[in-house]
Amino acid sequence: MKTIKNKEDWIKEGLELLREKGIHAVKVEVLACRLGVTKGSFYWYFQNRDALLQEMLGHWERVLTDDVINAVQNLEGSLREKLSTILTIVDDHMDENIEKSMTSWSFRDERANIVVNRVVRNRIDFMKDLFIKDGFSDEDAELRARLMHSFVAGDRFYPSTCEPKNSSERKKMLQSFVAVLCQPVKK
Amino acid sequence: MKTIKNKEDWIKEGLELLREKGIHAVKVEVLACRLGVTKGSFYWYFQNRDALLQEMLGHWERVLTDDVINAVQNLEGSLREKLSTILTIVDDHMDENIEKSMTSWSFRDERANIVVNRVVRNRIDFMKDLFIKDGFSDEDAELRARLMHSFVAGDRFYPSTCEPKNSSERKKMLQSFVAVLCQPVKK
DNA sequence: AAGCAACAATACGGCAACGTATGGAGCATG
DNA sequence: CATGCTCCATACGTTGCCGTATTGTTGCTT
Repeated sequence: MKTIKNKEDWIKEGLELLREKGIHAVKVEVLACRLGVTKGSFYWYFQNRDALLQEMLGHWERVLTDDVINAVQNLEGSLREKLSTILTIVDDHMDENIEKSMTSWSFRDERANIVVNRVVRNRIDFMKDLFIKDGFSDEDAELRARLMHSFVAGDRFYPSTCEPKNSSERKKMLQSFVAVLCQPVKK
Repeated sequence: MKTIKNKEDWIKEGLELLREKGIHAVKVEVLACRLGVTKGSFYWYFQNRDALLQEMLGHWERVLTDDVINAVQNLEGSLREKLSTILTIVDDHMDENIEKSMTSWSFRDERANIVVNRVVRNRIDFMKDLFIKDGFSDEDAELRARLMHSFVAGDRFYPSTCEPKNSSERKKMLQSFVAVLCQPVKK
């Protein structure tokens, strides 16, 4: 176990704390304690707390977002199957807490807002492409991709709506959801 | 302009501050300042800050939620028309910031979480009924109501996805959205 | 007029968090 | 060995906020 910390250690621990308790809990003395050092170290790496927050944003956008994209990279099958896979992966493996914390942070902080929106826009565009490749118009693809996103993001924000959890019931629900989304509108 | 404050003045100002800047900004000295008194008054009405927060939750659930329900009470027309009306009303008149702040608060506070989930569940049930009355199965109605809700809630949480704003373009998009939602799934 | 009750001001103690200043400890390098 | 660089500890000043204690003001009641 190394004792010397580098900048990234602080950033990662900052993100971990953000995930657990939200942005207001990211305090330099708390971080120092969790890393087993004192804040003398912190102020060697960062000019102030705000500098850390900024780097956390960068790190999240660069590194953690890639995980999601990689996990969903090689999709096979029909549109329905692809969307279904995405939903399952996101529903199972994605850490919902960091998303909550980031979103919450972005409500009250302009820089966080910009980053989060960029990430969200990327995700939507990713799904939008799937719809377009399947023959939907740009306008229609945009709408459905946004629907898809707001569902994945929103349904988990309100736990009461989140039943059934982790069961085959839930999988079935997600299937139905995809079915509704993939259905072209009859004139 | 009356100078003497009552309990409700504090609660309302607390909610206003919550709306503007989030729960962490709701501080008794700040409130006192905005009300033009000192905190000597605050501690006459409330045992501590936490007591105020609790009452704010109650007030919100009781009063402000009613506004939404009342605004949507007397719906006329087909299912599509009803949903469309709801979307328009919510999209235009509802204060998005208080919703953001409440949701954000509920992420990290158990009591807020309970209240917010109750409110959300009510809204979903309201829409679910509309679907059921239109012939959808319980399961299907649940799904579509949740979709509807997560869209109204979620789409606004991410401003980048929120274009176009306030234009007839947006109304058109909402229309298409309702169309997708009301479409039964083909076997 | 006296007295009580409702509301508010002032002053204080305490704590948590930021940021600074300064002085090491350990290691590398000439 | 001496010097310097990197990383950390300690101590301190400051600010913002909570909550308490005490006293003051206003107005109603008897």
